[in-house]
Amino acid sequence: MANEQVVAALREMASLLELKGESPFQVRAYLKAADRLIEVEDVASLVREGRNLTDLPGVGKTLAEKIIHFITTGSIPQLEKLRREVPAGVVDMASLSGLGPGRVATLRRELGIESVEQLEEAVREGKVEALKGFGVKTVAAIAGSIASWKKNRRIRLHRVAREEGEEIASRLVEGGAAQAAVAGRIGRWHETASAIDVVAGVEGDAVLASIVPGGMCVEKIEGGILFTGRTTIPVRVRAVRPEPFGAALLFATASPIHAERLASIAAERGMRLEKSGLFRGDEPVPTRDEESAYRELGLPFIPPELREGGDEIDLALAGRLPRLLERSDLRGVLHNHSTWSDGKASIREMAEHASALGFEYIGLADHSRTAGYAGGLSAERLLAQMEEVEKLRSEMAPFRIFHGVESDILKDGSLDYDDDLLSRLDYVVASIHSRYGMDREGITARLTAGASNRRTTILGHPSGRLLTERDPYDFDTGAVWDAAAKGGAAIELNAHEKRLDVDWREIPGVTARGLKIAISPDAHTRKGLGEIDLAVHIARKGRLMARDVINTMTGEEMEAYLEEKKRR
DNA sequence: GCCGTTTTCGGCCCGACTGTTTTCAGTCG
Ligand SMILES: [Zn+2]
Repeated sequence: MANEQVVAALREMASLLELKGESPFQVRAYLKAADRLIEVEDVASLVREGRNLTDLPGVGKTLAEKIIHFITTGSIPQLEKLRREVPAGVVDMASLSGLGPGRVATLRRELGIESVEQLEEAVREGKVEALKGFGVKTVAAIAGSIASWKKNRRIRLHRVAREEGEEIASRLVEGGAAQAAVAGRIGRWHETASAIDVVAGVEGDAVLASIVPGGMCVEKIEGGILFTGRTTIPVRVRAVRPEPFGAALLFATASPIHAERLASIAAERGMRLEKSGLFRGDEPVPTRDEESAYRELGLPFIPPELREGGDEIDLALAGRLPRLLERSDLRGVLHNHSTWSDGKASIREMAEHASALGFEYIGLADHSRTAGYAGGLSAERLLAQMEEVEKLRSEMAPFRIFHGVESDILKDGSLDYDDDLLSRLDYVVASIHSRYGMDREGITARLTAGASNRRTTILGHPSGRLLTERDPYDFDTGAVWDAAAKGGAAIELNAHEKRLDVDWREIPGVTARGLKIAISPDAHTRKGLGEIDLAVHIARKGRLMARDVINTMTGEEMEAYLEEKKRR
């Protein structure tokens, strides 16, 4: 039993209790316990050792019993009961922006609505607007949320889709395939996907049937099968002969334009590149992997991240492919949280873990004043934190701790502390955390002001998107990058799997202005500090090289860089 | 549901904003 499952169960109970209208304090107790468990190494082993879970702050007699029951039996009776009482459709409704527990309760009580579909119909029929407390604007906002929910429900986060793709690939290999791998958008490291593609190199296609979950209906497609996966998005599995597997995988991972271009290069060389691989006449050209497939086409290996159909093939032909950033280039991480705001680990724990991960430095940027819900720091607390960091610094040298803050960019574009206080910090991450329904002009002005503030070192998660949940703000990206360039701020590539923000499609526009990127985990836990691999792939999609990224600097260089920025 | 204690209940993280209000409830972050 993994910790994540226990945490997920407690959080699910919290949200179901909230939707049932239970006391907010009870709801918070579940969330607090879940938060506490995140930072415990392994709850299951604590239970096995007979340790008392109530020793953990936030876990009392009741929750300890539930946790033990869950770990030993895999379920919690009360959770099962709550799931029956609160239909999944109601949970979906509460996920719509503009709808919270209060309005969902009213909709259920007054109109008997228990799903987004029913809600959509009621909105259309004008029943919702007739309710007390639901005016024209509220209903319009709900309608908008329903539309974006319908769009998002067909999309999965990269990790979710990749996990299922890799599970399928390994089952194919267990079933006798010579090789199998994830292809498609996930294969070329898109941040989300609406389908999962897997290619297998295998004689015959008998193995395909073995990987379909029981009772699932399967559709036959060219060279393979299509079915609905565990994550409820379509899964396409293609079987190709083992010899040309590398070329088939390459073809399936490339964007249509990249694939087409490769196909015409193959044709020029008297070969044929298609879904099933590379052929000369009827004979497959042996390509063990993608690299050998490229070699047969007279090209160097083009990393999957670049296979978008831009000018990557021209660059490859000219021998001018960029030397892309690698995970090992990153020598430190800025923008992390601690228990001083909403982080789950202390400054010391975070710093020690960063050091253990091989980083030379950590940047601490807890939430600011206005983010009260997230334990945002008052000016006094920020100063007190400064002292604590100072003490830890001498202890941990030569490992470096940089003291910053993640300052909200307020509605008027100003930062959350006075200039004097900000000037005493090593650096500032400036970010927006509340939209206030501002329009393009308003949000652009706000971001521009935040980005160009002389104290801003990094513009945090600039688009505000939450993949599969919230669209980015509509803003004039060019104007914002220009503003950042003026003040010498870097742009963040936030590594949170739902953010991956700035969008990689925007990165060329950022680097073209001479701006740097900071790849930040935005970690709230020790484990989170290391969760930046996907962001590195995303950075590579934006063709970032080590020199474009500030946290490839050594600790010494970073110290000088931040000093220099402050003097500007 | 947890915690602490002034020992068994009462307090527990909040401030800004919006829309529908005519004095405030609900949402957001
Ligand atoms: Zn943030």
